[in-house]
Amino acid sequence: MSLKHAILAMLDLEKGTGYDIVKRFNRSIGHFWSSSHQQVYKELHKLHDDGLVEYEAVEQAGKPDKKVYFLTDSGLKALKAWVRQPARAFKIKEPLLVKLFAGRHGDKDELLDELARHEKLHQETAEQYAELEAQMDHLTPRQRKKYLLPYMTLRLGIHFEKAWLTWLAEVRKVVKDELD
Amino acid sequence: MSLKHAILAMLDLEKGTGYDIVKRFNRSIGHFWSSSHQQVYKELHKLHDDGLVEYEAVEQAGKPDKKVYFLTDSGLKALKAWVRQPARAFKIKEPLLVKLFAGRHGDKDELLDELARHEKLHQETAEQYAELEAQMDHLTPRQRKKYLLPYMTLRLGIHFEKAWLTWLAEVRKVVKDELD
DNA sequence: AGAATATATGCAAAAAATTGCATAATCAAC
DNA sequence: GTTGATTATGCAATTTTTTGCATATATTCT
Repeated sequence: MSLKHAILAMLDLEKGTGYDIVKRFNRSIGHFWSSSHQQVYKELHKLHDDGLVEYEAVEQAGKPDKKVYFLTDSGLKALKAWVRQPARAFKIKEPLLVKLFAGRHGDKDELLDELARHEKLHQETAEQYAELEAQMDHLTPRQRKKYLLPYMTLRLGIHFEKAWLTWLAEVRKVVKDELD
Repeated sequence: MSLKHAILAMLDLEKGTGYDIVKRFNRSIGHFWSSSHQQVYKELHKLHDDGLVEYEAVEQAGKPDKKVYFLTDSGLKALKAWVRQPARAFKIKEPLLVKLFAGRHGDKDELLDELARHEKLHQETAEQYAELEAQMDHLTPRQRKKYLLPYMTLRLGIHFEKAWLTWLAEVRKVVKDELD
């Protein structure tokens, strides 16, 4: 039940449209949470019904009109209350690892291809994170303070991508050398 | 739509009851996939209806009767077919990071407590993984071959836990020194 | 003695997520 | 000039997950 809080946290940092939120989830520092636009829009409606967010309709020439959402007082209050509760354990759902469990039934070369594919993806993500980290240098002291903790989530992403790449190299070697 | 395949992969390595599967998901090398017993039992019924698994009812004195599930031919076939398809991208859902996003609204000491709590959890997990890794030494060559790829999933778990612990120390320091 | 934990399975309701479909206008590429 | 990507929002159906409840026995802890 945390998409709700993820959205509140995003809007707390920066107001924005549903579209914006999805972008932040998918690219950039939203590497720790993902969601589809359908879900986000649905949740925004619900948050609005509950009075936790409000929006300003902005007409745009050329593009569809948009709703710029922001937190209400009770939204901020709800976010604060949630922050005070202990976070529940995370859950990993990683299909690649499930596949590796059953990997002996696959073709060795196909497995290597798949590993290469993931290696490329994680390399790209790592580069993206490095760029984002570099951008932190251009912030004003005030902004840097605001984004200090969000920046730390980016740091976890960086550590994770490193772990992925180390591991993928390890697996590649093992599959090459020890699997028949 | 991968709980199905996670279960098939588990049963492919070792037949077992629903209870067993949940245990393997929660503790041990099942660190890459988690599920509740309710889900697993439900999915097992479905897999049975679809003819992908079969079971042998085992009466037990003292304990409830159990159903030892195993893969059917078509279950193995389905697993093999799935292994050949590219794995979809994983999704992280990590409430602690969402919380960190909104962390500036919380109390500094409460945040440090929360971090300490997670540090302890990850330390425990890391120790658990180390033990499991040590157990690999006692396998016969044949078993080692069978468990080679599952072992590699354990390796990712080990890399991840290291990343977590490094990061948690980093965050702790930042929160202590730079947050007011 | 009573409480908690482990074994073992399951139903039912509610919430959340996925998948498919739908619209609508720009802009860039081919 | 049409195809595809980007911006922007949403409904509906289905699938998946979570949460709460339920049962039953053995063992271990306090």
